[in-house]
Amino acid sequence: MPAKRQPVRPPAEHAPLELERFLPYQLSIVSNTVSQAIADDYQRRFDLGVTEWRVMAVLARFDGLSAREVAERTAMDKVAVSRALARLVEAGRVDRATHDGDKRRSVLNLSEAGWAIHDQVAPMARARERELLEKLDAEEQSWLERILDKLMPPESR
Amino acid sequence: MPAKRQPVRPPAEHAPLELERFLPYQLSIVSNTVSQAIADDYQRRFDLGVTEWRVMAVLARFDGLSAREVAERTAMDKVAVSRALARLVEAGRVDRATHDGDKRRSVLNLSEAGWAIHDQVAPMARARERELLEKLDAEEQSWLERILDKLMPPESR
DNA sequence: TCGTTATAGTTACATATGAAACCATTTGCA
DNA sequence: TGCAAATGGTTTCATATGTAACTATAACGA
Repeated sequence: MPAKRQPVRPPAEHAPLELERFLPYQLSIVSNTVSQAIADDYQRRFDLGVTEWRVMAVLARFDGLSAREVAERTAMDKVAVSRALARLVEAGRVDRATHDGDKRRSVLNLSEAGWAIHDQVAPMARARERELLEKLDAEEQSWLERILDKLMPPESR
Repeated sequence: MPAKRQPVRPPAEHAPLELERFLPYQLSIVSNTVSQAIADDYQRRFDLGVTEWRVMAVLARFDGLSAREVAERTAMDKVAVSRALARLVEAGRVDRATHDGDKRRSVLNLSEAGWAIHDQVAPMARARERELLEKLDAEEQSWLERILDKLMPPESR
């Protein structure tokens, strides 16, 4: 019989996680804080949810997307998009037509009213982003840009 | 393969937001992707939610906290903490006593069973963090650390 | 010491979210 | 063709989450 070793592993020294230095946790805090700050700006004022705003933002850039394409570009799932669109169309902020030659697809565009909202919200969002970036110096800003670019899952780029 | 759609609006007119280069959006995507990946590891296996895991993580570091103190250290609100604790106590993963001299406060600790779970989950979480960091070189890693530290709201540090 | 105010924690309600089932249409291919 | 499989989108249902109201206890001040 081979030399008996002692139950070598002293019960894994509980090594607790230090949340405040744990990257995923930090990301989550920073992200939620920032998103909430922005949302507070328009949520109440325009009765517009975060998901709805995201949908509007992509429709501002791309004409005639289908719901699936919106989902891709917002990294939201199709159910969330479907619901956001239902509200946006209902509120007259998005026009929805049916695709010629494929009756399953919708063809989406911001309406006049949608553009009017967009043109108010977009600058507010940008202003908040600027506030966030002001906490960093120029060098840190450019590193952050580079780093996030690397960390973004490819399908969201 | 359909041709990629190009932006069609003259930015001068409506200045649409480019989500994929919008910092708060990027943060949200990266954060959700990472958190989800970690949660997938333990969620099903231990029937443990993200909020519950966070509570366990702080109780692993600090003995006898009150619910309010847990809330502070997890950046969760007290309702979320209350609910997480209800499940954890019910599952026998956390022991809850009443504070001597202040009957409003609870005194919380991980139970044996709680520690057993903690000791399995913590290494998994760390491994995922490592995977994330591996996408960055050493220099980027240290910048990220520095940057997040600056962006964290002070009360979460 | 009493009454007001503050604090710890839970409960209730309304809304948000995700997974899976579902319907309609289109595609692939025997 | 005709029919199974795939796709776009919506609905359903079960949970999760946030806000406000509520209970119990403690602290404060006249």
